[in-house]
Amino acid sequence: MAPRKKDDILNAALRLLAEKGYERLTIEGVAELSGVNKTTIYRWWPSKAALLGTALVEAQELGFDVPDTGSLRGDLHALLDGLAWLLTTPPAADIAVAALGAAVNSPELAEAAKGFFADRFAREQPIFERARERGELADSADPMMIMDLLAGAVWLRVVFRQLPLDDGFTERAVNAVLDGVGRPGDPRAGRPARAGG
Amino acid sequence: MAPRKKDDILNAALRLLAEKGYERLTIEGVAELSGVNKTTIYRWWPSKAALLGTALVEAQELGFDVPDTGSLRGDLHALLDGLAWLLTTPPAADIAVAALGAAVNSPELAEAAKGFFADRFAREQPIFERARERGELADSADPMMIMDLLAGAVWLRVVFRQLPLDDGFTERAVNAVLDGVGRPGDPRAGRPARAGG
Amino acid sequence: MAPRKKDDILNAALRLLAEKGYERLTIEGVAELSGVNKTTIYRWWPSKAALLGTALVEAQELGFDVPDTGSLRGDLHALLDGLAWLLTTPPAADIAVAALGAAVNSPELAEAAKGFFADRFAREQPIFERARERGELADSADPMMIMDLLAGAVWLRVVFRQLPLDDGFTERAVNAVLDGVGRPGDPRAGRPARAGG
Amino acid sequence: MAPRKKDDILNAALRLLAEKGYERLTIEGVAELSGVNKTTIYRWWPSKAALLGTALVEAQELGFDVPDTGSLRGDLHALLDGLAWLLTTPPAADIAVAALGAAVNSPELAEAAKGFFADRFAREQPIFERARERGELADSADPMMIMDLLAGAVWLRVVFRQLPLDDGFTERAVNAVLDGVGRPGDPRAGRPARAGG
DNA sequence: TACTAATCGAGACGGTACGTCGTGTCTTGAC
DNA sequence: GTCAAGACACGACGTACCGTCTCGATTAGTA
Repeated sequence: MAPRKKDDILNAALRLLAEKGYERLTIEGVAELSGVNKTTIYRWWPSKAALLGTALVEAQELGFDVPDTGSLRGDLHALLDGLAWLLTTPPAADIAVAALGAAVNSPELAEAAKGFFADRFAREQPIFERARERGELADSADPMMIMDLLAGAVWLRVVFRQLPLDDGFTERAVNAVLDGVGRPGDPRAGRPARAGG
Repeated sequence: MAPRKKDDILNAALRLLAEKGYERLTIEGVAELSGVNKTTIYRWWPSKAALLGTALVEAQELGFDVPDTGSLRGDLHALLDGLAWLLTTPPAADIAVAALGAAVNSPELAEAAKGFFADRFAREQPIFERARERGELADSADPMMIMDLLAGAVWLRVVFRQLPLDDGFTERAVNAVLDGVGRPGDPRAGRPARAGG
Repeated sequence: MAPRKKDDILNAALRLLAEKGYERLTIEGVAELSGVNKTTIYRWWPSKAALLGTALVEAQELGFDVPDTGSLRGDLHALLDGLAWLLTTPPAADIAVAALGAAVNSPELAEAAKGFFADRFAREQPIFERARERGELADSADPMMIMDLLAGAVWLRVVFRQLPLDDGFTERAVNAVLDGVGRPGDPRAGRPARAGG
Repeated sequence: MAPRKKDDILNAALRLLAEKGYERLTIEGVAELSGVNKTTIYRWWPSKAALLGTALVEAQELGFDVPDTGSLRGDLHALLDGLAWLLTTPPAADIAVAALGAAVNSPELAEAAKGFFADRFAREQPIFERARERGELADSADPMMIMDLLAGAVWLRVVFRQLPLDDGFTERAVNAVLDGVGRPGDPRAGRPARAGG
């Protein structure tokens, strides 16, 4: 029901993904590194993408803790810091970025990515529920939109623009989404908090 | 200084990229489709990524018009609608998404992606300047953050979550970023508020 | 330990060698003709020369029977006729000549040629032993010199001079080496035989 | 009527032939080494073989002096020593052996080889005429057979057997051909007999 | 000295074959 | 039931030369 050296295989896959990137990751390489015959891998996974799919699902490197800081602002900030860490700090970043990038080209990995974000989002729900209870969030506000804005900004900045995330990036992003960037002179702009006011 | 059938080659590359995706795009395929010998392509581009780099730079499909609707909200909305179109409407979407996804795995394409976004951002500057002149934008607001939030959200929603962009998505995203999503019950006047209304 | 279609491959190699000559013989051609993939050939032979080396060693076309006519003169004559046949009668001649010619340019084939002649020479030893026992050959006579003179003459005449071997060529060559061509008026010159007399 | 750098081209061709052998000699290599454009060579010679043909004809390295020692034995010995030198002493040997070997695979070079030996043979005629006048050679003796035996033996020994030519080789070969190797114990007077002594 | 051939360099090209890597499949025999 | 070992067809890789072509630039020699 499962290959005897499953863990070796998956670890080898992740390590090679981090080292070489998705394109230059080969089944043969995984087989060699994990001390397994090539045919064994093909017996259990139909493709490179499927193998990686399993590897990513079982990797705890990509997990995260749901923060509970007492304020929506604090929770989002913590969440975004975690994501920023995941996308910028090796070796997890190498794995995460390569896998998410490869998802574009592979339906199987796309499915994994979809699941990854769906799972994250599901686990983030309590944050928004608590925020609503605290009156920090309008009932009509759309949590997924908030997360897409924030997480998307980090991805775009880090991967596509290839710019470093300066110290305050995550905080400013959270503030922008919570408070808005329009209306100059508005006393709510550009400050930390007033959460709930 | 340039291959005689440069346009044929680049068009073939883009077409095959759209049809097959980055991984299954081969130089030999491009050569055959463009009626050129394989060696001719290698004479001019050292790699698949380099070839695609050129093709993408010269592709007008990926260009965009800078809107000027009279309001920041309108401009951003138009901008985001354009990006949403680019990432969802074939065949441009196939090209754009595959290329941006591949950028993760290839330094050369990453450079192209960087240039793509840098160029877009440069051309978007007037929108923010006009907005500041109109008093729609605080001096302290960070235009790149705005764009990262908005464009990132579209990317994440479309590519990673693989969810359709419903009708009001771009508008709600713009509103969220301009007005903020916090402060429930806050009666904002003067615009068709949705996200935080 | 051996390719499944070894014989097909070697036969194809010899056939193409005969048809096209060494230079225009290609591994891809052998692969196609033998119904095998190119990589299979490369798995077993590192080069065209190595492949041919094997093919030639295993080819019985290049074998010969050691004659035993009862006289040294007769044996040498038979031997030389056999060699003349090998170098002039297609398709064996095409193979043999092409291979020996190519040996000059390839250490691997040179080794094969060396082995070919060494093997022949070893098998020719009984001829000379019998001749010595019969008193037809001086103890001091050098068998390899005899064979070099005779075989070399055929090679040079056929391949380098490209002249046909007229009917009596081999006989005259043997007579010349056994009896010498000097001393005009010597009753032993220019006649058939007196072997042992 | 002739390329401006003809000599450079031919010298480059011979040098590369000696260095790399016939197979690995390329027109492009000759062009580069001779400081000439590839097309210039193609303008004047239709093929590698044709180029080499010209180069060999114009090479004085391959010439020889007709000896006149006063005896057939001496002349043949000198002749054979010269040939042995040509086939064993670099760099002339590299050129001569490679060219003669390649002749097998190329009609054009075969023609050159034919001419080479025909020319040599024509120039050797006086040796045999003088020998006949001196009574050293039977009228019925065949000079070309003598030369084929001798030259062929050297070629075979050096190229095919890849054995070194020991000191007395040429002398013993000449003696064998002039005196014959048969008839043990036959008391031949008047010369330093070795082969059949 | 100018002109007018002949000759050349440069650059590009279609094409064949090279030798290699990785894919995904299959069979056999061991554990 | 799981696996290693090994062989394989196949597709593509990136490279080396082939032989050809066009187009200007040089050279000569000769008018």
